[in-house]
Amino acid sequence: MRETVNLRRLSEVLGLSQTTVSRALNGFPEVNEKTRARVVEAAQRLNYRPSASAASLATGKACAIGHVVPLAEHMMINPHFSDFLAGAGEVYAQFGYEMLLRVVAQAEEADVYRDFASRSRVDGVVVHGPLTNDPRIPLLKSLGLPFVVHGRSDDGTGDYSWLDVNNRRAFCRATGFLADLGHRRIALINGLEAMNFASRRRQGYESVLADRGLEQDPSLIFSEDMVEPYGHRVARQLFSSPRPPTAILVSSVLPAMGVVRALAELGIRPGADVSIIAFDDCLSFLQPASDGKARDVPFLTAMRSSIREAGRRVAEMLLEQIAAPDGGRRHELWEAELVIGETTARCPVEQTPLPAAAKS
Amino acid sequence: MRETVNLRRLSEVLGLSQTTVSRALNGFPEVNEKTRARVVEAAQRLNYRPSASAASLATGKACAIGHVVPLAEHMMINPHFSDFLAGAGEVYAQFGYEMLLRVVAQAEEADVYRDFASRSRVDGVVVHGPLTNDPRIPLLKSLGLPFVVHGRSDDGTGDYSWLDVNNRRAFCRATGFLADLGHRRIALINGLEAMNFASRRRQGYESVLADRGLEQDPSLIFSEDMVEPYGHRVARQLFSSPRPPTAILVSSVLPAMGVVRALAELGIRPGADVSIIAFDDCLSFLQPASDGKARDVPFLTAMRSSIREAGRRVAEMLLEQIAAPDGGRRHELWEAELVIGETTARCPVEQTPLPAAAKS
DNA sequence: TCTCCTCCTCAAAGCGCTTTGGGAATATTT
DNA sequence: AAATATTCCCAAAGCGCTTTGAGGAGGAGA
Repeated sequence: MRETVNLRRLSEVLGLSQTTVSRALNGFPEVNEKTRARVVEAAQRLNYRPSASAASLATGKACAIGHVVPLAEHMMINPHFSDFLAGAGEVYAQFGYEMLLRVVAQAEEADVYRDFASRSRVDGVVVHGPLTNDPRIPLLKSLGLPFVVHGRSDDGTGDYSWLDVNNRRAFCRATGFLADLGHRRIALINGLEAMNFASRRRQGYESVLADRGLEQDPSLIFSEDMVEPYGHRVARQLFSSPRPPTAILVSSVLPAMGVVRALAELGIRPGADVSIIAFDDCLSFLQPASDGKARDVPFLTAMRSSIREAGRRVAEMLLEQIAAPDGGRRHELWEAELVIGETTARCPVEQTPLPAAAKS
Repeated sequence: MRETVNLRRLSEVLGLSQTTVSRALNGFPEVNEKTRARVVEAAQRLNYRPSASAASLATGKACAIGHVVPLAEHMMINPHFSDFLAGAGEVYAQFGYEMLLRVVAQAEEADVYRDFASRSRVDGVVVHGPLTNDPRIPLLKSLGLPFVVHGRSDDGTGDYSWLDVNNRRAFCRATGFLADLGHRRIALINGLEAMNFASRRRQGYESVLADRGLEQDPSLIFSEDMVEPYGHRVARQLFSSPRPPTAILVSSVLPAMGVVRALAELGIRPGADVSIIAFDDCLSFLQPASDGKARDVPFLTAMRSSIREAGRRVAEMLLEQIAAPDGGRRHELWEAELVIGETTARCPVEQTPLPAAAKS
């Protein structure tokens, strides 16, 4: 319980003014290197560290970034979050920034931003899970609070910084890949389509179906929060219907696990009887330990893009923007890898004249 | 981009002194109710909110709680975290506290606490994943930083506040339940046993085996980070061995999902061919949507205790302790529910004279 | 009318830091 | 040796809030 030593005390001990001590510690050129060394040594010895609130009061910088964790419907907390935060957090730690989290119901999110801005709690925020035409963007602009969007709220031409995965392209490629394998009935287990990324994914899927003249069956499309039981329920429903799909696109590995579980219950073999491709955010708790051994073939065929890496990069972009407010907007569009695993194969019933195929 | 209005400006507008305005807003009794109403109205209208750093500089309270997110081996971020944080975050939001997250390698955790303390960044911290004889506890005591431990670092007699689940009892009950069903070879897929909770779980498991005179086979016990691929790998290993277990205890639903996936691959039916009980922290992304419909029988038989609820309660305990530093230590030991699902059944090979059974 | 109480309000002193605008040494040039 | 440039350091003024220690109005009692 040693008492905390402040700048005044430290400068008294050293026989220097507070100015000089402050400058010495903050690397200003006006101070003799010898003096600086002496100051640094004493600071270390006495365990002096500037008070966070005093420093930010004086500088006007909070040295903190705000993240609002929106509780989705049913108060669910999105599991993809923790990995994004882990990535962003690494960057903040590296640059001496603090990460500040608010867990609130979606409706209160605007209040939080107003609070952040007027109390100057943070120097910037990250916008998660943007909707199409998300109201948070004009709000943050009007508050003058720097921000970077993880995802996009429109076609990307709006005046704000963002980092996004090319979701449309990823789902185009995956759908095309399944079609190439002979699949004609492909289901889409999507996220909530109010989310911009989910509607992009659907566009990609539908555009390929249209291009190839494949039947578009609305009963094969689902849109909900991406959790495990969702995939389970939908898969059971699909495979108890008269015309089940031969392939499934899933918006996240979590519902994909539910799908796999349902198939196991029904005695349907993934890969052999039905093909599955999921979007894989590289959630850390699903990563096989990579202890030097060569990686074997992954279980799930997946479109893959690390959400944690995205967190890192978004944080960097935000810090850059805070450092250079007039540096213009930043945009990054990442392509997802298509990684072939064991859950995709040629359509086994390709030759069977299905009712849909009979038409052509 | 309206400019931020501060106390001086507000008091000028009102024609009052800063003191009166501050007192009016902070609910002091010395100010006329009429005046207070006028002040509150103006504050609202001008969108005045006290600067966070100025307030905490003046009061000495940071109004923030620190959480250190330790990156486990392989930089994995523990997925049980987000739910705990969601719970804690709700309480902080309610009491006007900020949640402050630091993502660092395990080795740097002590530095973070020192930083928190000497820069008075936070008023208290939550200690996650305590080891047996965890060095963080004496450190935090010596720093004079209030804290609550989620879990225990010893038998609970140490001088610190904690909230824990009765892990020993839970695993006793689960093991006993399996034994009652006739299982004789029960595997334990545990978490890292440096973690206090994991060693407690093992104790519970082993004590029941001993009490019932069941064989204790070290090759049935595993201890690693609780991720999905871990369960998958171990299950494959177990069921390719000459004497596989007939039941498995799993420390978390994540490896349990891996186990289920492996069994599906091997054509072994959970519940019918092998029984599984997992510890279920009620992770939100695995919860079936409870939209009014009656819940059906859960898939996994599980020891259940909501980690999110624990987050809420730990946060409350910490805030209480900060408010009344001399209020003594708080301890809570929660019992987990044992919820019967579809993955447990009578041991199918109970009567078969296994080599082990032959001895008796 | 004068005094004494309440009740309400205020000026000013910090909280611990950064930063401005010099000023006293010391070194360099004329 | 005087004048100028350089180097190093300092006093003091905020940053925006809370809080202490008084003081001014207004009403009650004498």
